[in-house]
Parts: sequence; C-alpha cells; structure tokens
Amino acid sequence: MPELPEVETVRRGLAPAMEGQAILLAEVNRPDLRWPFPPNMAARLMSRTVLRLRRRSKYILADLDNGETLLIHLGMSGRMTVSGDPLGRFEHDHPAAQKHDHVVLHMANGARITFNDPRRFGAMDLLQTATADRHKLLSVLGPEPLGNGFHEQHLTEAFRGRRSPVKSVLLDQKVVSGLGNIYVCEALFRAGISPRRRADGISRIRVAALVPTIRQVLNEAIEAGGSSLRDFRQADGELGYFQHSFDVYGRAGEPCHTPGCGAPIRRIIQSGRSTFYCAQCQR
DNA sequence: ATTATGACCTGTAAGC
DNA sequence: TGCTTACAGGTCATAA
Repeated sequence: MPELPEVETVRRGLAPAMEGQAILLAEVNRPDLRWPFPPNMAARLMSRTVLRLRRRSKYILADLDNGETLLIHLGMSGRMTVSGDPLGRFEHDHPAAQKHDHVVLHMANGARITFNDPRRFGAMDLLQTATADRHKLLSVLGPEPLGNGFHEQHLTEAFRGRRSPVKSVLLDQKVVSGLGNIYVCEALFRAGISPRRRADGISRIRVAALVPTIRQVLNEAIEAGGSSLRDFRQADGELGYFQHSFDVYGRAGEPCHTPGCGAPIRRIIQSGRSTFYCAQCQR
C-alpha cells in the first residue's frame, strides 16, 4: 500500500537492517520491472555499502559508498521484506522464495531484503547521488507535504487556474508529492471539502486549512505504520503492511463517522479512479 | 498548458 | 466448480 506513509514505514523498517551494511550479493531475477533495470545493476550493487536510506515522495533512495544511489519505487503492489537478521530483531529464518521475488539483497549482517512486486509497476534505477534531484523521476516532483516547502501560498498558486476537481489536482505529484488515492480522500473529508469542487474555486480559508489537515493525516498514518512495524518484527517479516481505520476510503455505503451525520459514504469515479466522500459533510 | 484517457501487469473477490 | 467481470495503494505517454 504505497503512498507516502507506507513508503516511510518501509524505509524505517529497512534502515536498521541496511544502513552501514555492505551488500554481499544482489540477486536480480528478471531484466525489468516497469522499465529495464539499469545496466549491470547486480554487479554495481555488489560489495557496496549502504550509507543511508532516504525517502523522497514515494521513492526510497539508498545512498551507496561509491557515489551512486539506488532508487526504488514500490508501484502499486511492491513489497520489501526483511528476513534473517542475526540479532533476531526480524525473522529467525529466511522464508522460501516466493513468486514475484524480483530482487533480493543479501546484507553483510545476514539480513536479506526481498523486493516482491506481482504487478511490476515498481521501478529501480541507479543514479549519481550528487545529482539525484535532477533525475528524471525526481526533478518533476512538487514539495514534500511534510516539509517546509508545502504551505498555504504554494497550494494557492498550485490551484490557480486549475479547473479540475481538487481531488485530481491533489493527486498530481507536481502539486504536492506523496499523496495517493487514500490520503487525498481522507484529507478532503477532514477538511470538509467536496472532492468534486474545482481546485481554483476553493476559498482562501479552506486552502489554508488544507495544509495542516494533509500534514495531520499523513503524520497519523505514519504513526500507525510505526505500530504495524512493531508487529512485523514479531511476526512474519511482512513489511509495509499497513492497517488503518479510514473515515471514507473503501467505506462506500457505510455511515459517515461525523457525529450526528451518518449519511452513507459515496463512491464516485474521478479521472478513472475511485473517490470516497460524504456528500453531507463535504461541500 | 491543462485535462482526460489508455496503458502497463497480476491477483483477488464477487457475480452468474 | 468454473468462467467472467470489476477493481486494486501509481504514473507515464498520448491525444484532445
């Protein structure tokens, strides 16, 4: 479930197993995911030490000790799991290889990092750390919603002249990077804004309120991801499995959570994707 | 330039 | 039990 909070949860789960560790072996089991892997990816990863794991939007960036950075995107169905940590913080044993285990990193501490992605919408690339911001996939991204570059003035300017529904505009990664279908729906519910409203028709006050609302939704989700991380350490090594109690997402026909409302949550299609909202509370 | 649509893939659940 | 259909957390290329 990779939107920003899930990717951040995965990053936090991977970091203690990967940071400061050398990659002894990289198994690359197919030539591509969404795009071809970079040339000689397995060889370029082997014997490299991961200096640190970063996140930019929905991308995980692993800075290596040779000036290259491994870029990872989980797409729709990508998972990264840790197994076999010798300290016993993760799994005791390595599970049997699964279908769609496309890349497996064997770390010097005995941990094994497995990238599994049935739909193969994910991606990996290698880029120069020093110029990472100029990478084709990263250079087009808008500000981090939890960063200093995301503020009222930015959203106001981003919404100006945008006649599309605010739902679609918030999904545009150039406007703000890291939101996906779930958290846009949830943020608009909390902000009381109809997803159908034109972005350029939203009042100044409500645009201003949207900024802290988005931050709050994401921060709460990251917190909840943190708790599922603790489960993962005790359990089966599954990482990025995120449970959350949503107000609207996936709740079509169920009663609105707003006290005294109870109206049925609606599901509509916008730009080909499901939108969930309460027609009573969101105007 | 903005906007909407199809495309990329597989797996799962629901309906008949 | 089978078969068919709808749908899924993303985002890129294309065309209107």
